[in-house]
Amino acid sequence: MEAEEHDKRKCPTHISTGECTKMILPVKDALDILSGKWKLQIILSLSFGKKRFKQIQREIPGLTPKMLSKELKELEINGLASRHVYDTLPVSVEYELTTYGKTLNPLIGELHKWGTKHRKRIIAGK
Amino acid sequence: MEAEEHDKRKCPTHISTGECTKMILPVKDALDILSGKWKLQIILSLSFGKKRFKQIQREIPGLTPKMLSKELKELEINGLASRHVYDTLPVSVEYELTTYGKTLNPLIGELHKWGTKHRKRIIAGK
DNA sequence: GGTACTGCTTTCCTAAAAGATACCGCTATA
DNA sequence: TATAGCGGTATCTTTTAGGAAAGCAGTACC
Repeated sequence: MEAEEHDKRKCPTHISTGECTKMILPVKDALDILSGKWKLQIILSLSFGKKRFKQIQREIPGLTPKMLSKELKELEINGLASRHVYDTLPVSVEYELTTYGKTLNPLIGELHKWGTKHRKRIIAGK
Repeated sequence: MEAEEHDKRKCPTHISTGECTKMILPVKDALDILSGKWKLQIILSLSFGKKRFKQIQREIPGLTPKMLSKELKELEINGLASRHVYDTLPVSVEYELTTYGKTLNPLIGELHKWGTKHRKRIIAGK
């Protein structure tokens, strides 16, 4: 009963190799920033609101502090997340998505949706 | 002037670590299948219609036959793409997305959209 | 005084991803 | 006969990602 979603992208027969490559380039750019095992998981976690270091680590099973710290730095460099230090003692640090980082919301929304269906499929025995 | 997109996911303050982890798991599952430098690019290419091996390779800059062949096998194993051999001489082979593979369309649509905006931002000088 | 929590960094190491290059059988084309 | 295209495979090397374990300064808890 699912209606085939109407796709605004061009039809295969009308698209040349060169044009197709042009479509692929932005995807490559996105992947460059989002690749790796952890980045999207971290972004998802932050999409629920600001979080502290250990809190993120606790939420993502298997994530080591080294990886988390590395990934957070990269997210900061790319303008997707920001880091705030509060001078409590000992210091507390919070991370949150920037406005730009939040523009990833529809993307991770889809990722989560697809992942959920996929998970069901796997569990159902593939 | 952009309206903040209404997000159906739960609000940060109502969500516990355990619940957040639950949200992350399906994302992890999806990433397991879609990870790597090439897979999503290949899927995008195939989302425009069936393609032959060399054609895909030509469309994706930097993609070596070894990588392409490896990734296509994985896509096949995971039920996202299918391979069809025609007994022309020499044989011609076509790849296409399965029905299941096509369910990734909204996801790569978002990826492409975001990538396009991101690319502009980069080119604009960040 | 011992343990634990926070927010990391450092070092060391392995496994996996990816790239370079060459090659194969087959055919069509020049 | 040589060259180019097709659909890959095989081998080798480099690069990167990622994990394990320890440590550290500071506080707070018992």
